[in-house]
Amino acid sequence: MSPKIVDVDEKKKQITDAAIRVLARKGLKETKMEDVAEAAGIGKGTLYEYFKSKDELFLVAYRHIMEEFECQTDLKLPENVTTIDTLKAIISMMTSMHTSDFPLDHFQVLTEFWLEEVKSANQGKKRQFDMLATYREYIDLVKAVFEQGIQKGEIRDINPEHAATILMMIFDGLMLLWMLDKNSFDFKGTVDTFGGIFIKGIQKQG
Amino acid sequence: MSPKIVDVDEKKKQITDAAIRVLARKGLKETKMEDVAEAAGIGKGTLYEYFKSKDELFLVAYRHIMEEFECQTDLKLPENVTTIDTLKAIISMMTSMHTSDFPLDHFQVLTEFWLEEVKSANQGKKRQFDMLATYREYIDLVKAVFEQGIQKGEIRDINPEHAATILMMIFDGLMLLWMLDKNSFDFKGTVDTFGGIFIKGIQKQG
Amino acid sequence: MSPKIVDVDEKKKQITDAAIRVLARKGLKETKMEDVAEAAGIGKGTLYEYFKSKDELFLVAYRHIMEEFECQTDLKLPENVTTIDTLKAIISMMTSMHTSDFPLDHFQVLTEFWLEEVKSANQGKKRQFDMLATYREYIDLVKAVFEQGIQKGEIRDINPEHAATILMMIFDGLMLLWMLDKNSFDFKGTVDTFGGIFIKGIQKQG
Amino acid sequence: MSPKIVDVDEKKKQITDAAIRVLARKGLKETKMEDVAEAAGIGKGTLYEYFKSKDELFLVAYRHIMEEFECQTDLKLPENVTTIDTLKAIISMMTSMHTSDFPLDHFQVLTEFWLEEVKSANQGKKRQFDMLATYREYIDLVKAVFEQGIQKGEIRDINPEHAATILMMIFDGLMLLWMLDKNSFDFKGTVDTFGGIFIKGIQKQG
DNA sequence: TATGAATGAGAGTTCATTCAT
DNA sequence: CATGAATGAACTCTCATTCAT
Repeated sequence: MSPKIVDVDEKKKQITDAAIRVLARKGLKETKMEDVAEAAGIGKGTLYEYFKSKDELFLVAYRHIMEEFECQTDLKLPENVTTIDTLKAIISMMTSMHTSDFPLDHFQVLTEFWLEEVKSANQGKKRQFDMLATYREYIDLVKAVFEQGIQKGEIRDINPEHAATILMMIFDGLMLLWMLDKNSFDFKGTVDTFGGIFIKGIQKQG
Repeated sequence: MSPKIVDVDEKKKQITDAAIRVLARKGLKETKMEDVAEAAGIGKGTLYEYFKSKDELFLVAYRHIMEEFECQTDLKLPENVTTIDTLKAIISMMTSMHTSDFPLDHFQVLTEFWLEEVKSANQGKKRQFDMLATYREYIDLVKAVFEQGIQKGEIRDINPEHAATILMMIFDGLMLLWMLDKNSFDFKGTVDTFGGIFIKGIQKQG
Repeated sequence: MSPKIVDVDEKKKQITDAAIRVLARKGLKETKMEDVAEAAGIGKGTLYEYFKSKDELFLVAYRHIMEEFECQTDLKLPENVTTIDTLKAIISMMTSMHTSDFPLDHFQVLTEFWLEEVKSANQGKKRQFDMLATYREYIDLVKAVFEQGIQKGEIRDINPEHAATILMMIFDGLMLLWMLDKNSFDFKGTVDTFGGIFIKGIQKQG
Repeated sequence: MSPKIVDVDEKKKQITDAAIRVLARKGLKETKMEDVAEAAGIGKGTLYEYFKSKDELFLVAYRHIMEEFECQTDLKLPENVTTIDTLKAIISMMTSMHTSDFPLDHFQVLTEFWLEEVKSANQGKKRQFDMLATYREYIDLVKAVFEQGIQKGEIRDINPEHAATILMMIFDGLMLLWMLDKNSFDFKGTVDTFGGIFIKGIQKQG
């Protein structure tokens, strides 16, 4: 009656993981379904038992990385502390993320997806991934910190939206640079320097 | 030497320009040699008279964009002014670049090349483009400004290398975000806010 | 002999019925083994317990339809009536068949099998279905009617083989046209008109 | 300047002819693009220089056969003759068509296209070929002959639409049977017998 | 020199069939 | 027996590159 029992979700995860591995190594364009199949240790046709198409597989891979990423960055903002301390925590998280278990290769994959999205945006195509929504989420979170800090009079009256954007984007920028030059670029040091400057830059009276 | 050589260079430029136009519209992956030929108003086979391969053509296209970009950003740092003023000039240049004649589409192309480079770096391949060198050049330039400022006692004693890197990368980060969300993202406002915070963050006594 | 054998036949029938249902809906080319399995409410692999291959299953399906069809057309030619009356009975049977319980979809399936056969014939392949034999059977039956009629002097001295063939083929031709244009084609009317002309055409003295 | 000059239409025709040859031999389902390419003596990719897709190629092949067919059947109805003579001419054309230069293989191809159409009709899909229109055209032409004959009192008052349909469909039916049994089926004889019966069947007073 | 017709390796995808459970 | 997960050959179609003209 019951033949081989397969945990479909487990298998999907296996395939997705294999896909991410290949994507990290070969990039979006150069990753062939056959490569993924081989990496997953299965036949080419089997992929299509679990995913309708290359696009679907890659979309799931993207979501998978995002979830993983979001786990890492689960912003548990400390309560009952000063705004400055909260921002310090956020900035130090950047470093910890960079040195954490989150595979750095995955950033590269994420970046490629992102670029694909940028291209779609540019060509007026329907976007596959709602990266903007993800950004907004983070930015809104950080923005609230600034808003409270301003309200409480703990920091200068800067534009909270802009400040939050800057905080997010400096991380992206540095990640990209690091990808290009893993050997000699001092990620942690640069983040620390940034933190010092930024904190000082928003403090009330210096 | 002979007029022919001029012709060849002229033709190469025509083709490169066409390639960039198509690249900006279609992206790296979706740009076919045929598209480029059509855009250049020549035959498909003629491309191969001037460029050995797609890769070579795209490499030249990349270099072409970089030159164009470098013209725009030709950092004519003002002399005999305070470090702070110099930095203000650099930051305001970011906005001007964003609104300048440098076609914004080309940033996208540049970004794609960059990613290609990142991927190459990751795979241990020979890098096609020497982006890192370009970055270094800019960073060294800005770094010198910080070093002088520190030496003169005009700004705090921060790590000049890091500070320069931050300045470069915030621009990249914001450009990327802007590409993703051209409509609602306030590029200039964010840069201005950043400038305010950054300047204050490096000033001697706040 | 053993109850199992009955089970097997029963199951085969179930599968065959399911196959015909799918064939009627999707056509020969578009019917997948998986569709048949699903329609039969069994697993894909189970099909191969009962049929060696897709071809074998379809062959059995064809035979099944033919049997069903033959039941419908079981030419119980009336005895002790005039040849003309017999022919009228045959012609009216065409209409009744068209409006009878014999699922009209099955004609389509039959037609597809037929074409497959024509193709096989053309390629010198071994024919899968013995359609010609079936035709012969019917034609011989009808031919005998004409022969008797001629012998008895009730109808003109026409070629009985040809006349029988015409009678069979007009039905096929009209069925095909009807399939192409179910909405506006008047099957019964056309058959009736044909009957009138044909009967008059073979009568002794008009 | 001008490279190889190719008559696109001529080449298209060559490919279409090759396609029809293969279609006649292998059938709609079994004809692969590679087969067609081989038959045309060109590379697989070249097909796509002239036809966007398999469907398009096959559609053109169909139209090509139809044109060829229509040339053959160009009903030049004789003028100033009796209706009976006209009908005799039509019927004798059936035989001449069958023995004419019109490649009989092409009927098979046509029939397959037709069946595809029937299937499309059945599944409510958009029809690719407008076969019904072609039939209508012929039927209307023949119908007019009957109408005039009835008006002039030369033939019995039968339903002209039905009579025309019968005339067309008997040809189709016999062609199909002939395809199934090229060796022993007497096409011409059967048509002649039909002619005799039909003419007598519609005559005024027999 | 300029061309574009021709190409074929290789991409994504399908599906009849197998076989471990 | 029954199953459906796994498979890979084979399909349609793409496109960088070649080469006869």
